[in-house]
Amino acid sequence: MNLKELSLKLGLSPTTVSRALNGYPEVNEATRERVMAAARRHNYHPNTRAIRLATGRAMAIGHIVPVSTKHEIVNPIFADFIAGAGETYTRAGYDLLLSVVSDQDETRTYRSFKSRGAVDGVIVHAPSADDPRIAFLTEIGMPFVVHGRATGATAPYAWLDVNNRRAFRRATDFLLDLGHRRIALINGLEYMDFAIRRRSGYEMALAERGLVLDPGLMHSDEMTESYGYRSARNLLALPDPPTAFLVSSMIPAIGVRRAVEERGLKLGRDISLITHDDELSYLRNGEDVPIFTATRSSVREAGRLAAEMLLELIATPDMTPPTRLLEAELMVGLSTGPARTLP
Amino acid sequence: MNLKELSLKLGLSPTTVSRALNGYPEVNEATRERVMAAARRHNYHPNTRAIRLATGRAMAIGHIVPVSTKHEIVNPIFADFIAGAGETYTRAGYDLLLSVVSDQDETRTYRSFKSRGAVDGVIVHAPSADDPRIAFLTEIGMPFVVHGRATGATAPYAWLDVNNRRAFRRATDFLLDLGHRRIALINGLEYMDFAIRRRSGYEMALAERGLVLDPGLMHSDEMTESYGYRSARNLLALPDPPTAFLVSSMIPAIGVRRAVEERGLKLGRDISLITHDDELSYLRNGEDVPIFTATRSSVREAGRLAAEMLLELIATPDMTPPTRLLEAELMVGLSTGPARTLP
DNA sequence: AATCAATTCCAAACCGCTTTGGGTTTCTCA
DNA sequence: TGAGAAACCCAAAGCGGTTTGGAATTGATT
Repeated sequence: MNLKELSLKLGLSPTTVSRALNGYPEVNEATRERVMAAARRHNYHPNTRAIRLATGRAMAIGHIVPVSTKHEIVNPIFADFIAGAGETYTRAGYDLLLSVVSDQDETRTYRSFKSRGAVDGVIVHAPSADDPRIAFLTEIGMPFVVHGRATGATAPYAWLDVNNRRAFRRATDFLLDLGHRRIALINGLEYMDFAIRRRSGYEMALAERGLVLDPGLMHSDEMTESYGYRSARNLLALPDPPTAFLVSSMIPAIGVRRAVEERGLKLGRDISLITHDDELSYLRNGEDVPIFTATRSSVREAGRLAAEMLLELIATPDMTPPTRLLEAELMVGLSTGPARTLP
Repeated sequence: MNLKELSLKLGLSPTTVSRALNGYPEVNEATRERVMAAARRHNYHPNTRAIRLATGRAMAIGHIVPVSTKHEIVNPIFADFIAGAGETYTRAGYDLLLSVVSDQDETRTYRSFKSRGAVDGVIVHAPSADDPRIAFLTEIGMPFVVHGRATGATAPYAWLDVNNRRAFRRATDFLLDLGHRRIALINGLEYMDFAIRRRSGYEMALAERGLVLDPGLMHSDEMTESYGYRSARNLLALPDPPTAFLVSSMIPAIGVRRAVEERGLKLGRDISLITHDDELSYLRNGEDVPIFTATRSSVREAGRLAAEMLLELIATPDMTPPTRLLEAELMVGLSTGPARTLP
């Protein structure tokens, strides 16, 4: 059932039927009703391909999942972020186009999105400092919203981020208040912008109390469980081990816990741990009382909001790029306590 | 730059240019070269929307991420499965359309995919027993491959699955051989087909040794960390607690470990645990020696293979539906040992 | 040299919708 | 009653490709 057939059945022109269905004013309300009813009855849905060609809009948003050829990691954060964004798209009648490409092909994919007219905009994931994608997308005129920020960008651009620096500064302060002085930082890859900001928050808090940084306590890598475990095991084996850990995600935090318990120590009593918690749906931080003390910010909600910002930007191309900074809550759980010197 | 402009520049008709680029034989090789070179030089990419309308093919595959309104869980397996499938699509020039819909809207989404002509085929995730989607998709003539199987389907359909029954039977046998008699099963939701098969494997192994099932040892729920923790904590508090756990995924297994250690027990010594391991990229089961003894099967590889099957099915519509059964390896790790009676 | 086949290219139709630019009716008001 | 405005509807021209059905040219064959 297509437009022509439907209009034939109704004894109207395709023009009128199209207008009736799309809510244009130049059609009689009675006629509109009749058309609507017929469309429903015959289960008519306009062909997406034709709409897209005719309007020049793709009615789709692109997300690129970069798969690093080095470590082959699929960021577990994506699933929830995309679920959030997807809810927004579905509501607005947009499709979500997911492209899995090796990281060095990313700009090629953006270019192809553009020249093929496959999407109306994109979300940029996991920005690094001075991320080249921002200038590139601006240049080719592709609307975008960055999930995170990219220190070093000159021109304004649209972004949505968590206040990572403040969150980690507060978390560090909290540990310092508990008497901890040797605090390890188990961070993400430090070319990532979020990791840079978190480290900066950590450093600021220490500096404020006149403490010197110990580079030996600062680790940085892809945020897997194994990484958390390995880091913590090595750190706990030091002659002067840390009494607290500040961790960038629940997943390495679980690895840290494994190392701590393997050593016969107990979190919250012998060792303190604060992690960032993205509220991943399958990895809730406990049910009533949080397992880990955590800086908390829902990545799913971030996805919803970023998608809304992008759709708005597409609808109003020459608006000033919207930005939004979310604050993370500091939730006290069972993994922190006063500093104790280890036996 | 579009086809008409390019053909004008070349002094050829759009027909010839199109044919040259698409490898049709009725064009001079010299001309083809010339066209190819010009296309590259002017960075010409045919407009996807126009191709889709003209050919009637969507050049896209749909994946539906059902978000249960009850528990709001995003299956963490998706991320890796989709990454695998996405690799195949990218290589074949297909797009991946992701739709996030609440579970009761799923068939509506399939219908809309069909009538809008948005995709050429779909992957069906997480089938339940007698999954209605299979009959439905067959009826509307939408090519599909099921990731998993649906006991109870009558007509043949395309699927790719892990031999869950055999895997869990072997795992149970392994525990029995170690002397365990009270083995808890921490399963996924039991309307899911994979969970039914795993349970069946577990039951078969017990029955074979003449052991009676204890329903009190069998839990079933959405596979989150909290669920694993809660189940294990309750089970370990029983007067006659299990000495071993058989778990459906790494994520609840981590919860089980938390409960075990909280009780001051040690995995592999006091309590044995075998989990299924999907080889999630961010949650590797240890680096050299597996943390958990596990039945292992890469879900990412499954994604790659399922996508290949689907593309094949789309290219050859009246082939008999392909099927593929993957065997899981049983990897011995540090979480299993001979049965010990607890103090 | 005439004939037939193969090669090479093109004009025009088509995919299914939106949108422009009128053309009729009907209504309003002097 | 006639003019102008408003309301309602339509034919036709896109959107940017692919594909059909020739036409013109070249080559091979007798």
